[in-house]
Amino acid sequence: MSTNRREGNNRRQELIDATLNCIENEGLQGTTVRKVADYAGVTNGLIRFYFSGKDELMRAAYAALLDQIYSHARIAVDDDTVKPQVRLRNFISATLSYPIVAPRTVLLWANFLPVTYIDTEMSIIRNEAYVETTNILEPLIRDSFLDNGIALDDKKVKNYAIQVNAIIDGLWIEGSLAGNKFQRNELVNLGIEATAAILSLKI
Amino acid sequence: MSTNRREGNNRRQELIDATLNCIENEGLQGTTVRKVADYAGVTNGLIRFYFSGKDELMRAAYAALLDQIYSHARIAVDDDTVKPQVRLRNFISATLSYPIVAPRTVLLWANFLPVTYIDTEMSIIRNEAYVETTNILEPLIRDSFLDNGIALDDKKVKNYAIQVNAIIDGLWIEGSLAGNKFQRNELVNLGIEATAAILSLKI
DNA sequence: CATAATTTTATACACTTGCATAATAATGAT
DNA sequence: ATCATTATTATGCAAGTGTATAAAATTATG
Repeated sequence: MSTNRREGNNRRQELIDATLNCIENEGLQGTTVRKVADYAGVTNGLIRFYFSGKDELMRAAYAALLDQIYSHARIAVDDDTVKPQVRLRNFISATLSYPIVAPRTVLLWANFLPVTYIDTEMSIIRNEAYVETTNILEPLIRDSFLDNGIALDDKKVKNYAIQVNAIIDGLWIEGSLAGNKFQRNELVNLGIEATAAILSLKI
Repeated sequence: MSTNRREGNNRRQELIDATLNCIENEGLQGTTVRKVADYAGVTNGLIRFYFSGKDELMRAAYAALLDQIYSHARIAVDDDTVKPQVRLRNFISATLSYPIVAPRTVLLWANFLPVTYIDTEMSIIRNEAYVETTNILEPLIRDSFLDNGIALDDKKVKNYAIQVNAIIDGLWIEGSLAGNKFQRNELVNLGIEATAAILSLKI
């Protein structure tokens, strides 16, 4: 029988992608090593050549998902040559745009979330990758107020961060799962408006 | 061997509860008919006496979960002898309190969410039970403004509802998964404050 | 081009899964 | 008490599961 080898060795990444595609389409229950192999266009035995077993494959897939999500969110914040208000707006804009806003992303997140409460290794992966969103938001919020000559106490900053984080998460889920409900920049605008209202601050 | 029959016939409900408990603790993957039977303290064969199969059991469990969630949310809104602002506050308060705010509730919700995008029957159950939260929020928001002598156009009402819905969902998830991060009424207060800010309305 | 190393397939195995069915126990009716 | 009905267990089966392993195909190396 003809094999399926491709130039370069990206099999490992292909198998990870196939895993995420399989989970997206078939759910955790429908994700077997054989189906993942089908998605990748190889036979199931190959998985054990690149991974010690299904568990390691799933962990690698979860880590890859988190990396995809957070890399987009981080880029928006990392440019600290601009005012904190702008960075805050960029963060909201990035988090409420494709590819973070997408059915696939939310579905994968929802599939993995319960696993991180059952499998210790998965929870470690999450905790390591998790850029505590509040840890991003708190300095941005504090500095945005400082830029307006207002010094907030820590408790106030924390509470604002929780609220802003909540509105972003809520809009993320709503926008991701609601088919074509939202126009191009509608979701971003709703997020920025709500954040400005919560902070009583022009951003 | 001794059997396990109990007075009254609540086996069906017991099996549904056992299913939710099993999903909560073991995840969808770990939820087999045998494990559910263990959780219920019966043998696996009994499940097929009350349900046509595992699929029907899972659907019944999902319907039960949605019913539990929405019954609490609805009660808070149904008292239309009070001002819309109060009903809105009651709705937020109920949605951001136990038992809706609880790790179990969010974990169960997350487990089922992807299934509703794979299994048509599950999506029907969700759509039937789903009290479109926006359909609750929109009239409450419209009437709250009317009570202040302000008539909002439909688009504005819709956008407000989306934002309020988002902050509630976001706080729900954050509060449910964040261990002991929040004091007794802290989450409710954060939700009401944020909503008031978004609407620029005292509620 | 021959041979070693790497990558991929093919196959088999032990175990789990959902489901079926017969046997058993408990309850209700007369 | 006897018998029919309902509820529960016990057991088995076919299909699917993750994993192991050997064979085959491909690539790299001299």
